[in-house]
Amino acid sequence: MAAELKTRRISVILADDHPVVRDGLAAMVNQQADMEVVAEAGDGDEAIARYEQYRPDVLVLDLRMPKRDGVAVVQRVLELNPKARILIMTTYDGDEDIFQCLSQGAKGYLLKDAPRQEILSAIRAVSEDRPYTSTTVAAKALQRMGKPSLTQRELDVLQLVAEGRSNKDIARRLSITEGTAKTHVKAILTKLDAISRTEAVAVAHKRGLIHL
Amino acid sequence: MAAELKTRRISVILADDHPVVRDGLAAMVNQQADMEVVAEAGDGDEAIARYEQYRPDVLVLDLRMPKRDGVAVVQRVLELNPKARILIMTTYDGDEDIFQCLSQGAKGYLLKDAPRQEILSAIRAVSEDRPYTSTTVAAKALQRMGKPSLTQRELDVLQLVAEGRSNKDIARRLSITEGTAKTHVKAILTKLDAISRTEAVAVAHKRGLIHL
DNA sequence: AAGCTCCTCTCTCTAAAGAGTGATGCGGGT
DNA sequence: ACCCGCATCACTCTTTAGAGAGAGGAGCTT
Repeated sequence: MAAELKTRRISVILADDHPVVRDGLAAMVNQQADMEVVAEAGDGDEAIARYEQYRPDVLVLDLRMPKRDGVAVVQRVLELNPKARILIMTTYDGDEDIFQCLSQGAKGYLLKDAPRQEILSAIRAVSEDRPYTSTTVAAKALQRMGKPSLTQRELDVLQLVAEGRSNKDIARRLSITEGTAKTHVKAILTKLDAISRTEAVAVAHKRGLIHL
Repeated sequence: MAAELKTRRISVILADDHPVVRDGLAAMVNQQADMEVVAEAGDGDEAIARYEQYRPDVLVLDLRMPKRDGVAVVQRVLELNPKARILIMTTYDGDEDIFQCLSQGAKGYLLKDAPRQEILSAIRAVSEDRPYTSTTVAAKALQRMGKPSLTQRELDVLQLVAEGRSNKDIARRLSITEGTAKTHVKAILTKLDAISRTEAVAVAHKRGLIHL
């Protein structure tokens, strides 16, 4: 313990668009002897810039942020440094979000309603390059396994379906025929195991495939 | 300024299901000379219990919480003390949520991405029984004005529509005929100014009429 | 080159949704 | 007593959605 205090502290960057959340995390982290916050970011672009600037041990990242989506930030940061240690911390528990982040190389994923202790131990785990995922989140990630994933085109169509567009309207917007739009919608219904388009939207939202 | 320091501090209760957010708010509030956090709550029931126990000057309340919805908490607390000063602090900016809370008597409403200063001045305003609403939120509240509100039955139907149920299915679940279900759906479409049920769900979600 | 996925388009046919209109009965309020 | 909003049901008619079954071509992998 005393020996550990002499080692360099874990450097942390916090990226979250809510000042309140950053304050809360910063207070928690800086209270610990073995870690410190070296920078904060309020949006995706800033998160990447600060990461480049400080190269911290751990990047704590919210998923839904202005300017650049959390998943995109994960991708970009790992591109800059494949050994980056990223801990996702968000309120979104859709299996798609979780799957995307973890499969792209994030080291940890936990929810904002996690107790303080769990958050701190997650940061420590990730700082040592050990993956950390709470049991409930891990269960969701496993749920996602085996489920068919949608193609990009299907996601495009799904987005429009979620906005309440008709097949004809979707066809017009994507410059395809109504028949093709129907084909995509049909594929979506099959993959999401939904009977109607409205149910498909509900399922997709629950899974985090779309964000209304 | 020096005189103000001698007056009693503003007592605050924080109700939010995220420990991190509570920590952040608590740190911010306790750093101020003129206010202090006297209790915290992690769900709706607890918020009511703590309010009764401490009767604070201000209750800072998150809307989406376990056990009891924020709107229900507002209602109950104002029932216990019609002069209660409640500040809503949430991520949800649907006009229905805003309208519900403010029309029921909440003194303020702001979003979690608000800067620190705005949050603190909102607490001060509310503590003096002055209403505080950020301009963007106020604009939303005005949007809601004039728009027709749905009846309880229509909300029941809307909920099922949002889950992807068919008219026939909805009729079965509510023990009414399919024709009646159609009538309700039609009324919903008219009131929400939507062409299809899927669009109605999108609009309803945006407005905060339903929470998927 | 063969195999693969994905996007595209074209049929038919049935079921469901939505527009339009009207009507009954219940309950609350003036 | 009267009015009015609400929930309930009924009827017709048009449009849209969705099931089913192919099929061609672009692009990528092995």
